[in-house]
Amino acid sequence: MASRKRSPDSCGESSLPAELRSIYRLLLQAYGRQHWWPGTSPFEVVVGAILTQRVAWSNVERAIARLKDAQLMDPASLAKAPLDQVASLIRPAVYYNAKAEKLKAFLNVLSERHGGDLAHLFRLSLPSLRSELLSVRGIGEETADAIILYAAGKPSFVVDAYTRRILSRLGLIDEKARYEEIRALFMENLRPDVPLYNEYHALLVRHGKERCRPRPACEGCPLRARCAFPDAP
DNA sequence: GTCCGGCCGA
DNA sequence: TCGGCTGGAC
Repeated sequence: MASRKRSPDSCGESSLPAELRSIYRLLLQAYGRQHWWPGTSPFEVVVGAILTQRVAWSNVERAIARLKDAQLMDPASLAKAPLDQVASLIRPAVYYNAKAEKLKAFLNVLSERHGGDLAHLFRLSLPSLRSELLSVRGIGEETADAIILYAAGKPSFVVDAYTRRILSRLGLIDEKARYEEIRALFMENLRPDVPLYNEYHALLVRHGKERCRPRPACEGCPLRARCAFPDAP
């Protein structure tokens, strides 16, 4: 398929920063605020970020509720709990054995390098925090950025499959663009603003779930006027 | 049957 | 780049 990527310097086109802000406004207008992250404590956000990998959030909610019921929603308690107990509690979150290992891997780093204190970890600078998180087996780029933004409250833009699909259909990136390229598109064209990054990612998820699906519902789409996709089926 | 707020190792 | 992980909602 031919690339839909627009020429960055084509005439009459608004600048990228203006384009990204405009998309944000349209999404916010269409869907309203999303109130992310739906977790209470920073630790719960970390747990949710790992559990939600490739899984519907409704499943994650069940898993989190089970951890809370078992009084394990804090680093010290969860670190002490046997692996198979954790796995069985988070079963609704799918890939439960793998994810129990991931939680343990994170807790090991937290314990060994930060005295088990999340606030100590989050005191690192954004780049240091990011590489620290990426050093944990089971935490990749998206999960790391979600933790940085929604748990640590630092401005790292979160990119996911929805973001990639929506931006490629809009013609702003190639559909095979790498994670870092997409993240840079936002971070080099928007001010490092935590509430903005928070809401923007949440809105993209909402839009991708509800409308810009694999088979998109373009009729009445709030972004249709600036999208390169509607001329296809 | 499809679709989920990915990541790792081969 | 591709298969494995592997439950629940619609």
